[in-house]
Amino acid sequence: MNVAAMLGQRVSEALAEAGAQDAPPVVGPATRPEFGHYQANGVMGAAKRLGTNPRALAERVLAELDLEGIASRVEIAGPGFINIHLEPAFIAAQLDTGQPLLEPATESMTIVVDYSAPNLAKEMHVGHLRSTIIGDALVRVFTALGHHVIRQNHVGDWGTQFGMLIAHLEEIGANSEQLSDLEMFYQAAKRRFDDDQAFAQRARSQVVALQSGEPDVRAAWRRFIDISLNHCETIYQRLGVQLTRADVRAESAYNDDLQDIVAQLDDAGLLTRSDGADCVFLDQFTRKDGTPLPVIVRKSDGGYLYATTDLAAIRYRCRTLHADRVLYFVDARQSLHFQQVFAVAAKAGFVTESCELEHHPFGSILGPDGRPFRTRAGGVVKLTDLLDEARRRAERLVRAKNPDLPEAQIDAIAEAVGIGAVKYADLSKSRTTDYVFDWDQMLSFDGNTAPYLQYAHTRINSMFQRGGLVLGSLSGRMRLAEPAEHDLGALLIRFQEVVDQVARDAFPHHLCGYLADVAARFMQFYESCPVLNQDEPIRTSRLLLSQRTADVLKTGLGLLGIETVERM
RNA sequence: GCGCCCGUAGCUCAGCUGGAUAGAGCAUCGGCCUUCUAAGCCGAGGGUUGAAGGUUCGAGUCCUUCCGGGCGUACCA
Repeated sequence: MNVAAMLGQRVSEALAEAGAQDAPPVVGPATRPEFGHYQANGVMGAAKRLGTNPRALAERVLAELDLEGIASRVEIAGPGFINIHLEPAFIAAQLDTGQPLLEPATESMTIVVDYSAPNLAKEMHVGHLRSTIIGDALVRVFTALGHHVIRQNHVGDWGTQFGMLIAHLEEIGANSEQLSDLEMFYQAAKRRFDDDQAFAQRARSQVVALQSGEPDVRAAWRRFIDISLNHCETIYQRLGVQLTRADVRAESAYNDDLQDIVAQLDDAGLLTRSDGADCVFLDQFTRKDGTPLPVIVRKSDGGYLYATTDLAAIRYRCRTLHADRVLYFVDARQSLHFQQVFAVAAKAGFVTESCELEHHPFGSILGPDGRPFRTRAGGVVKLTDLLDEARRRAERLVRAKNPDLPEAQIDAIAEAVGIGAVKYADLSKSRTTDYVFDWDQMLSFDGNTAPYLQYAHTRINSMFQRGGLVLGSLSGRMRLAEPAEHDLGALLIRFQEVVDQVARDAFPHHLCGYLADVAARFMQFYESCPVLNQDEPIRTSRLLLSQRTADVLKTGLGLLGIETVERM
């Protein structure tokens, strides 16, 4: 149950009874323990609008507020805060094994998530990490809340780079071995393109041949796409990302729509010819001096641009897929592009009334020097190499910390810990800003890191094993007696509320922060409340609390696409 | 020039539609292993929230100006 939402509903009704209709209750977790578990801050805002005394209004709200069986104490504090202390039995009841961790959303929506979208001309590199990981986490969150999720991997499979690749392939007659390192092949082709005018010319004519459907050129192009997609799939599997070929809807899939998109823009009277290019000028995108800012949808040479493709994709997602929400997890540098494209799409009627288009931008990954993250040689960091290194470092740490681990398990543990650390490091930072990629921090096993959370889970797991019990097999209701038990329980009931919030604002770092709190709160409980050597009913009650904690940690990490392990 | 994002402890980062005494981790210092994994726990110090104004019962959060940084800004994606 979303306890905050439930309390918000009650307070909202009480506010209405007290004369403040439609006043937001502003219920959230209490900022300090002595203020209870939740606090409602909406009274003060409502009183301001009504021009009444906030404490007097709070009194009236309190008189209308019935939290029988939920709260043990509700009080007014300060200028008009309402502090809610939950009944321990109510908290325990929420944690009963019969209570689901997550309830589905009240209305199921069709949600399109656009993420990863690598350029198929090259290998996946560190620049694709954030979109892929964050997008996938949101996919998992939406799915868990019962929404109909449609993944869209809008891969770049069209354009000038492919002419370059094809020309180079033709020139050297490369075998499949040379193609296995697509990055090297791309770099070689790029050098030829930059250094040799005749080659560049051939590359351009290959683009034309590709676009006109020349069979040989098409075949070569398909070969690149195939190799590249295989490579992507390998990465996705290692990352534990739920993208498959079925989710690929490439740029080229919209090729046949582009002409029609431009025609519709023309019909809508939005098209202007400027310097030979077809543009849409919108009033909201002008410079200060009044010069309008164009969205170019067709170049002066007749070629289309990614804005055109994005418009076609919007129409497809709204009109054909019937999306209620479309979320784009794309680099912050494209913010202006999306503002413009969304505005044009709305004006042209590509967007249905009920469809919400959302660009969720993120910052860049920086190296220790604060510059964009590169290899020491200055090249792009390939994801394959990055994940290998994560695994290596994790293995070294795991071996050092726990030499008793069976050799057979080390591989799987190192992979789960290493990959988990990389993903968590990304997901736990506020999405919108740049962040510094730091191996030591993400694998430090301390603080807000994946290993810390995974370790908390293994502690619970090994407690059950030592007690001869299977995690997840216990059922019943617990009693929260000690402060550490109570504090942990009160935090565990917030799981739904946090997941709902992530679904709303697409900031997975809120879930990370919450799970880190849960792990820390559990560690405190673990230190101060012995479990296995206790008499009944305390023993079972504490086991139930631990089991519920494990459930929240495992499910929560699962929503982030991070594995848990039995031992580490 | 204009637009968007950012500036919080020595470092890396939180701070949820404006709320009560701005929080974690690292690093530093001091405690805790005959007891479920010490990869842990407890405690201490550390802040003019870039600067100055403004809005109000209340501002890290909203508005204005300035300083500093990043990124965009007509035919690449």
